[in-house]
Amino acid sequence: MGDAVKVLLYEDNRDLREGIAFLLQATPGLVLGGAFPHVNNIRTDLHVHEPDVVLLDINMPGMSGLEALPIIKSMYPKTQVVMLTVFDDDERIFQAVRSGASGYLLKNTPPAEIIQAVFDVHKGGSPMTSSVARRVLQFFQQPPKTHPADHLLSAREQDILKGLMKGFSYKLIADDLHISIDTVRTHIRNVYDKLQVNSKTEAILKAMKEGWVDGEAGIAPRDR
Amino acid sequence: MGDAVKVLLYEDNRDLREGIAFLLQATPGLVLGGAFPHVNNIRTDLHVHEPDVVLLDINMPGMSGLEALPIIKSMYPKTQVVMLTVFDDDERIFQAVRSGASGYLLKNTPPAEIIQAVFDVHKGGSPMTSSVARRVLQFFQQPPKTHPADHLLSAREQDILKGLMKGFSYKLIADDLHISIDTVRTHIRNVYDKLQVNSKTEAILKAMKEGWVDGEAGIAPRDR
DNA sequence: CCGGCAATCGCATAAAAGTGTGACTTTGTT
DNA sequence: AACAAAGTCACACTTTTATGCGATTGCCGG
Repeated sequence: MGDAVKVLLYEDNRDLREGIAFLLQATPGLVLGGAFPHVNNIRTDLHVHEPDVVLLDINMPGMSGLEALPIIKSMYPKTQVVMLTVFDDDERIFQAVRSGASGYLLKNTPPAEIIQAVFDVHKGGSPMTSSVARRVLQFFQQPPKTHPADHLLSAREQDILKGLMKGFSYKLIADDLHISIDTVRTHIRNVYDKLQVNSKTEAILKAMKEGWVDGEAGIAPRDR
Repeated sequence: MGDAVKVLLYEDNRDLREGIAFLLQATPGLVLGGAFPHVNNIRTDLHVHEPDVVLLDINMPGMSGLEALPIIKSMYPKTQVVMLTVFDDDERIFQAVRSGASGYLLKNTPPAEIIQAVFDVHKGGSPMTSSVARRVLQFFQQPPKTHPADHLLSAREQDILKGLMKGFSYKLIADDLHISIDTVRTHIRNVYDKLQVNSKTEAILKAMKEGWVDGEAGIAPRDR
């Protein structure tokens, strides 16, 4: 990783492609493996060039960049992909991010910054147009906590609810809190009443929806 | 919001503070309300200056920037806050983001970019140092690992599970899918088996954790 | 001092969920 | 043709949940 950064560019617009290609080519420290108008031969391209960084447009004839992305990341997980597109809607941004994109630039990004982005991404950064970054941040910003539940449920009732949300049975909750199972029943009865539900499941779903989640707020938890 | 952008700067390091303050001051379109070495009078400062943008260091004597942030956002939700710090650990980044920070720059950011960030954030962007952005992206990037659940559960089993996740009772699910309640039992039995759980709640929690979440689930009343 | 509320516990009963076992049909694969 | 997997349905039986109707004990504010 001390050598030149090998780059592939996918962009269907000819002018833009050639413009960026020229810049990449002319930049010391970068090697342009190829600049293609479509991503249909992505597997071959990857095998031939084994790029460090891929600049990937989303809207291209044939296979889209979003479809190609998972292929790239599954074949060469270490290859860094920067989306380079005109779309800044949540749907596409998140699909790209989830699929492993490391950068997301809008096409109005100045050429110099695109070049910079290639270096950035190659050394472990994630260059993003600031408007895109905003979308991403908003996604797990704790929404203006409108905790209607905050003073709706008493402290003890919240304890019980948390128990439910951990998948505990009445017995386990009773055990955990050192109270009788009948007490647990009573509390749950009251919780259901206040929450306007009538089953464990509904209570849990509502509790989560209502921002009650005692884990990371509003973020889709993932593991492995 | 047609005029100059009012900025407050909090930074305990004198040289840095004065350096940035000078730049902010000298930039057309920006008005520096004040540059403070600590955030202890944050409430007063806000009332006096009503800034559009706050540049906020994290490590300061007295109250930290992370403590001040929620105060700022609760008093003036529309005020944009850019963290300006040396810390790039996950913990601090996420605390800041959750609390409503709109930008996050490391202190090695070139002064010109800091200035640019102020404009960026004011017009709705989220300027971030690319290494910070990477941390954020990684957080909800689905690891290349193929979902084990993907082909673990059959199509029908997934239907049933989705039913559970919507808070449906067996009867409702049966109804919904036009099958008998015993069939639902059978499927659920198999789902529990494959998911290694033994209750509705656990199944739902696991399903959500495992990345299955089909988003908003309408909480439907029960049929009793 | 009283009334209300949170928290505790008990008993009883009906409804729902969980489990064991077995079976028939369709569809697709070997 | 034989087989496996998926989907369908049926009983029967145990556990958990959900709910109705009490009751007792503190504690707080008027």
